[in-house]
Formats: sequence, C-alpha cells, structure tokens
Amino acid sequence: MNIKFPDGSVHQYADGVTALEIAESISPRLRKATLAAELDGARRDAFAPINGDHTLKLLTFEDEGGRWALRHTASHVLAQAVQRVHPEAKLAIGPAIENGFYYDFDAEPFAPEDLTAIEKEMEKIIAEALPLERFELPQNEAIAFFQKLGEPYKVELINDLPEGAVISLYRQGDFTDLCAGPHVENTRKVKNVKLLNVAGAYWRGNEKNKMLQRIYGTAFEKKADLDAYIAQLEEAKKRDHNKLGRELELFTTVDIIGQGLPILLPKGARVIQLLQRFVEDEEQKRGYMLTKTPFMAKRDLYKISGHWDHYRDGMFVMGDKQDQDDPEAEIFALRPMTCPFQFMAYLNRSRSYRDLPMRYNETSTLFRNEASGEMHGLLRVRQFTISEGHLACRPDQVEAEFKGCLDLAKFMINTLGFEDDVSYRFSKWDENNKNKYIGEKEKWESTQNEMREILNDLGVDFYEADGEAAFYGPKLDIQFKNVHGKEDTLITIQIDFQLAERFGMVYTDSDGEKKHPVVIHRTSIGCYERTLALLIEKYAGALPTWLAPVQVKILPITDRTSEESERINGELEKYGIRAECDLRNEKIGFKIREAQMQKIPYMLVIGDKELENGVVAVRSRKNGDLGTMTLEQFVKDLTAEIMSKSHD
RNA sequence: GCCAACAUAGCUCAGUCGGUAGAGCAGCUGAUUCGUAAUCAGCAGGUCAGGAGUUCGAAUCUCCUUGUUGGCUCCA
Repeated sequence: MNIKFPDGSVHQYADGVTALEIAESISPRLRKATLAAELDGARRDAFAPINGDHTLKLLTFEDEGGRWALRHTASHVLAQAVQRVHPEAKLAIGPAIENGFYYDFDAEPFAPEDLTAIEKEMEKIIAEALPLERFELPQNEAIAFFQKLGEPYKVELINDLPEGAVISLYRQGDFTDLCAGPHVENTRKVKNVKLLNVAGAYWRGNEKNKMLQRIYGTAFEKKADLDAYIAQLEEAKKRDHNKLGRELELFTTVDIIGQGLPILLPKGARVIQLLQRFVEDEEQKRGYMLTKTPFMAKRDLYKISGHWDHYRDGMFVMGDKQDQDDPEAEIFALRPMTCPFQFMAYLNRSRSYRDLPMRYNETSTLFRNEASGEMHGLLRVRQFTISEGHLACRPDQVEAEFKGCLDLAKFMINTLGFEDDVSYRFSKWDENNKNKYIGEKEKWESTQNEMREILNDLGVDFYEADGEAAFYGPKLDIQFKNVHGKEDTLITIQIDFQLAERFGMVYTDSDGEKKHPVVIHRTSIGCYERTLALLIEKYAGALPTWLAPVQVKILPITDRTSEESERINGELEKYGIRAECDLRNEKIGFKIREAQMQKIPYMLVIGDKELENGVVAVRSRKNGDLGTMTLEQFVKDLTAEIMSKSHD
C-alpha cells in the first residue's frame, strides 16, 4: 500500500502496518515522539493498523492532535486512579482541553489530600505502562457493558447516540471507558502529569442536573515544559488585577457595601477618568452626540424593550414583591442597559432619511443583579460604567456604520496595546433555544448573513459561536482573556433589527414612506472597570504613562533639596503632569524601591550636585538610570510620550 | 444560584491539645542629612468577618449569615 506524507513524498508499506511502525522506520526518535496519527485528515490511534492507500500525518506533542491524545489518555489514567482509590465514584466525562484535561465524577467531594493520593495512584498506573486497546460494541451490548459496571452516566451517553452508532471503547488494564479516542499507545507516555484543582460542575453543563466533582489536571511530554507551565500559572497570579489593583490602591471592596460593588480609589478613578475623556473626545470627533439619560425608569419602558420579560431576574427592581406583582403599581428599576433611553432621544421628534445615520453615545452606568457566584474583582460587577452607544441608520448605511464602529473599537484596542490579545467572535442565536430570543427565524438568518458578509468584507478574522447573540440580534464580540485564561467580552457591536419596531422608531424615507431604522448597539472601549482590570493584567500594573495615576515621583536626597523638589513638583503640575514629591527622611535607595513597586513611570532624583548644575537625575521604571538632563528637556520628552499615548 | 476552599493588625502571615492574641512590612514619634532596590530606636495598631451554640473557658469545635477565591451555570 502507498502512504503519502505531508511533504508530498509517497512510500510503500505492508498492509496492517501501524503509524508507530512507520515512524520507527523513519527514525527511532520519531517513533518515540509520535502520540497519535492523522489518516486522511481524521485523527486516530497511532497504534492502529493501517490498510490501503492513505495520506498520513504523524502527530507529536507539537501538534494539537498529539497533545490532545496525550492529555485525553491522562484523563483516563485519572479516572482509573480515582476508581482505584474511590471505587464508589461514577464516571461522567473526561475530555482534553486547552492546556490540560479534566474528568467529572459523581462522588463525594474530593479534599486536597485526596488529590495527592489520586496523583500517587496515577503515577503507579503510569509506571505500569498499561497498553491502550480499542474495541467496538453494538449499542445494546455497550449499554449492557456499562450497566454491569454500574456506570449510569455512560449508559445515558450511549442511549443518546444515534441508533446504530458504532460505540468505541478503550481498555487499559482493568479499566475501560467509553471513548472516541484517539489515545497514546500506553499509560507510560503520560509521565509528566499534575492535578491542579477540584471544582463542581453540572452534569452535561445544565444547572438543573446533579453537580459532579471535576478534577482538573495537565500533562506534558517533557518535565521541563510541565514545570514551566506551573511556573507560568504562578507568574500569572502575580499579574492578577484583583490582587495588584488593590496593592496599587486602584480599587477596594468592603463587605458592608456588598458584592460586585467595588470602590474606585483616587488612583483608579483617575485612570478611568482619563479613559472616559479620551473616549468621549474621540467619539465626538467621529460624529457622536452625547446623551445623559436617567439611571432608572418605570418598568413599562423595559416591558417594551423585552428586558422585563427576558432579564427581570438580572435587574434591580425597586419596591417589595407585592407591589412588583401588582400590574397597576408604578414600579421602577435601575437600568441594566441604555438602549431604550437613547431610543427616547431619537423619538424626541420626527426624523427624515436625511437625518440618518444618527449616532448617540453616553458614558453610561448600568446595574445588573449578577448571580452571587459570578462576581470577580473588576471583571464582573453589579454596577459598572460603559462606553455605550446606539446608531440609527438606513439599511444602505448599515455596512458603513458597522465599519465605523469596528474602526473605533480597533482604534481603542490599538491605543491600549491590546491588539495581540483580542479575538473576534461572531455571536449568533441558537435556533433550538427560541425562548432566549425574540423575532422570526427568517429575520435572524438574514441579519446574521448580512453581518457575516460585512465581517468578511471588512476582513475581520472571526470565529462563529452559536447561542451567544443578544436576545434581539447577532453580535460581534471582541474577546479578551484574563490571567486565569478565562474569556470575557471587552467590546461588542450588535445589529438590531427588532427594537426600533418595538419602540415605534421611524424615519420618513425619500419615497415618503415611514420606515424603521436599523439600530447598531456598540461599545467603543467596553466597560471601564473591566478595561482597567485588563490594563492592570496586561501591563502587570505598570500602566502606560499617559494613563499612570502618578507619572513622576520626585525624590529629594536630603532635606536640603526638599524645597527645590517641591518647586519642581509645582512646575511639573503646571504642565498638567501628575507628579508627587516624597519628602520623607528615607534613604534614596529606599525611596526608589518604593516608587518602583508603585510602578511609577519616572523618578526625578534631586541632589545638591544636580541643582548646582541646573539639571535633574532621571530614572524610569523601565530602563533604570537615564542620567541627567534639564527639567525643560525632561518635560518636553515626557509630554511627547504622553501625547503619543505609547505603551511598552 | 450550585460545588468546594478560605476569612487573625492597613498588607503578608504565625498561633501546638480548647487555657490572657504574635512577627515582619506599612503607619506614627524621635534620631540620622544620607547618592540609586530596605538607616536606627521607640510607640501605636486586633470584638480573631458578624451572629448563635457547645464548654468552667472558643481565634481554635458546631450551626447560620456576610465576604473572598477556584470552578460550574449565567452574562441584555
């Protein structure tokens, strides 16, 4: 038979040869590195015999498929170990994921000591070098097999597979699991494995189902890579905005105010003020009209928008339950979004096709009653301020306006230096979950197709996600990962073909007909609190100079130079530079160290020698000692840096 | 909301078997007047998250509440 390799070369092998044997024939090293194979583009076991002509790619740890096979086998080893230590534990599912794997068990919660014991057992299984063996069963036999083992979750999974499906199982020693594979040849290949944590997880991801115990772990081919990964996790924790932001006195929280309601301290408030001014000024340049709308409204407003029906649980509604249930009562609720308020601005008078597009923006504070377990630092909060905006446009303007929104979003992303950290998600509805969305299927499909076309026209490198749309329309979400690898939306642009009609928003078209505008909902920098969090993590607290709450720290060496230092401080403030003077009687090294820890961009060391020569000694947090220069020169350089909004 | 862990001074953390609450850093006061990542001394600082219970006695054991963390679910 002929086997074609990725480089195009074709070699002959005997029927029934395995990918591992082929690898061996090329080099023993490749044999060792081969974890799985890709046969005509489909992943499969490297230890499975091959018959007939095929294209073959050998998968090593360098390939996603190779990592996936290794880590998936690691999850089987985990399950085997858990059942050896806790025989009563029932198996749910255990896939490989990005950077590792997990396995869900129906069992008593695991304590950290259990994890240690399980990890020891895993090491035993690895040392046993149990070969993995694949076999298939017809559906009814597979069900009987797992019933006999007392594995109800596996039975449920098989029952849900389409009739007549081939059920594949993998056996390693005394352990067998339902699995599509592929796997590595034996458990020894999983040698560098580490269990990371335990967590609760709902069976099949549904909160109505039983909560299972999930164990997360990771596995690497090389010990050094595993160690590096663990070190990287530790390193990431040091950048955590929730820790760093508090240490740098950007924000804090107090029990008595409540969950998800952070206090922005003067330094954090300053950063957000700078961002807001920057965003509002930029939006004004781009033809936006600023509104200031109320923080609350009668529930009737949210009934029109659909929020009352769809998100009442997520809103802070005033009054007691009895009043809220009275349809006649006047009930107010804090706003969870700005859309209907800005729609009222549009409805202020009649609009002509000539008025469109109309672009409204608002630095808008919103209130959402997030579930108690959702709150996290500045990333998920119950009150936040967002660079909100709504555009009303004619159908022929949608693409250009969408482009304008995307351009603004990208401008913000580039300014903050996030361009390499974001991904673009085209968030669509889920037609199988109709009660989550309003409107007709045809309209959804056509709007989504239109949006996809626009995204393609604009050359956006996006991926599609079902069931992530807003209830009224599809979105482009610009996603960002925090230090824990958890993804959040930074910026969103949405096309809404429904709410204009609900609110009776119209314009008189050139033909004299009244028509509903298409509405684009968008943010330009997203939520300020979240953006601050991501800035802290991205720059490990060393915010770009233009955003630094304190830009220059002036450090007199002795109190002979204190007076002059204060004069310099005043001089800098005259130029709008945010400076502070450290007048304490501490050694200069100590003062520098402290300013460095506060991530202050520049330090001016003021001693007698420099004063005599009419210069200042400059240090930067980034490059250390920059030598001496005149104050005038320093101000000039610093001002240029601030104006450029550069980031490291 | 669900599963789990955690909560001791502003911060980082000790606190044994249930027996009067401890350190370092920060703060304050004084001394030092200093040259590039920690000068010296002293002082002050805690209803051990809050509440209830067990006990002669609770930071320590039990329960409840609040908050924090890691997940799950959710995220207009």
